[in-house]
Amino acid sequence: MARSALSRDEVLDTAAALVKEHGPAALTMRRLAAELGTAVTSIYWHVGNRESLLDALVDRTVTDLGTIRPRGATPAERMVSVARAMRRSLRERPHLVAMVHERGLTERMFLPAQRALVHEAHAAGLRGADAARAVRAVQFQVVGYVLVERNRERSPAQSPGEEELWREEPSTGSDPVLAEALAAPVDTEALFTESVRALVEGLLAGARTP
Amino acid sequence: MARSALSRDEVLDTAAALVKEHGPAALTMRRLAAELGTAVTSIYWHVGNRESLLDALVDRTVTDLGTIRPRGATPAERMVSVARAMRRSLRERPHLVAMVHERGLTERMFLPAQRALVHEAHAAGLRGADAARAVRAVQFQVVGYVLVERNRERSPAQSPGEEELWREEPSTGSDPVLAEALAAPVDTEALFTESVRALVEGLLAGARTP
DNA sequence: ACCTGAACACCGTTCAAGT
DNA sequence: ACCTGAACACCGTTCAAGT
Repeated sequence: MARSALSRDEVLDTAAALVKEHGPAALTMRRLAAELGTAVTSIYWHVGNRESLLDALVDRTVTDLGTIRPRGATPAERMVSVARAMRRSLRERPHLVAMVHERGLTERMFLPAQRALVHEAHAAGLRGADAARAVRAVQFQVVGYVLVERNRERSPAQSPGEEELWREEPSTGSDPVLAEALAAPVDTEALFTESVRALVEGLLAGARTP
Repeated sequence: MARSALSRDEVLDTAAALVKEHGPAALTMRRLAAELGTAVTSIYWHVGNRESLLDALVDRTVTDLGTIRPRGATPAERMVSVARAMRRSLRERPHLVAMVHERGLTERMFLPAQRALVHEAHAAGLRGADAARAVRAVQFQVVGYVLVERNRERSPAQSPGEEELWREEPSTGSDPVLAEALAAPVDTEALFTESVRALVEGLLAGARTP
């Protein structure tokens, strides 16, 4: 009757799968036990309690996001590629990343990317405090962007939506093109790339004209 | 024995106070009932269930943040002042704003600020799609920033911290000033103002040299 | 119209007892 | 060393019954 030996890794794997598929709320100790075919209390022996189980999942995610391969011919291109890779990785694991955010470990998760950015900032000729400011500006930009995007995507269908709100906005009566533009949905992918490119160029411009 | 008539507003007030003081996790139906001096089930008559109670609290917060007074002599200054006011309002009600975020209503909450930004963009001479891009860029910047800041602040004391990590980072061996700058804590207040100012100037520059 | 207690189906966690 | 069921103290919610 007894199933084969339970291991900490098996617990973590099953828990991660549960979170990836159904979100963190679906990860109850009882459901996890059912999925594993063990008693609820066995889980406690392997991972302590629910809180440290979540900690372990978050740790895994943080290490998973540690692989960064900058691409491109110039330092600027490579910095943009790092930013885009960071954004992509984050968006692939929404639930797990949300848990990383909740635990305030976003910074830690970005350390490898930060290192890559330092390397490219140096290659572009930035030094000292200027290089530090550039690295942090890009990091804040990316993290902030992803958080905003997640936010927007989780937003339920709203009534009235942005569209209706801006269609009959009196303050834009003299500028129908503006009203139209604000009523249209945001292309966040394009806006992200544009913003990062502009930011990086702005930051690197300092290196050429000190 | 029976207390004076319970009202929906009283329920919301007490719930809001509970969230402001002890965070959303402290808002259980039983604790709220105890605070109000009623039976748990009475609350259900007034607000439906816990979910719609939270919805109502979030609605309140969204309207509370609707007051925006731009200050400054130039459109650029006034746009920066709007951004700073948005940030301040958000940071004054961390728990309630977090609930707004969770419900994906951040955009809605920013509509009044968006209107103010549209006004100033117009005053600065921006029109049509350029104005829309400027408004959205500022909005994304502010929201993203506040989210990142909250994230950083909730982060528990980490070991090793950023400081230790960058002190002995080999990649910065040739640039001790950079290592020093990255090891130092970020002055997010200053970085915010600098970033917004630079962004706004960059966006308005387009109006003068089309 | 408003309030109530009892009951239901869930939680996470502890613990003494098994092997 | 590992697993178990029973029990505890919590949840949110429903509902029939009161006034």
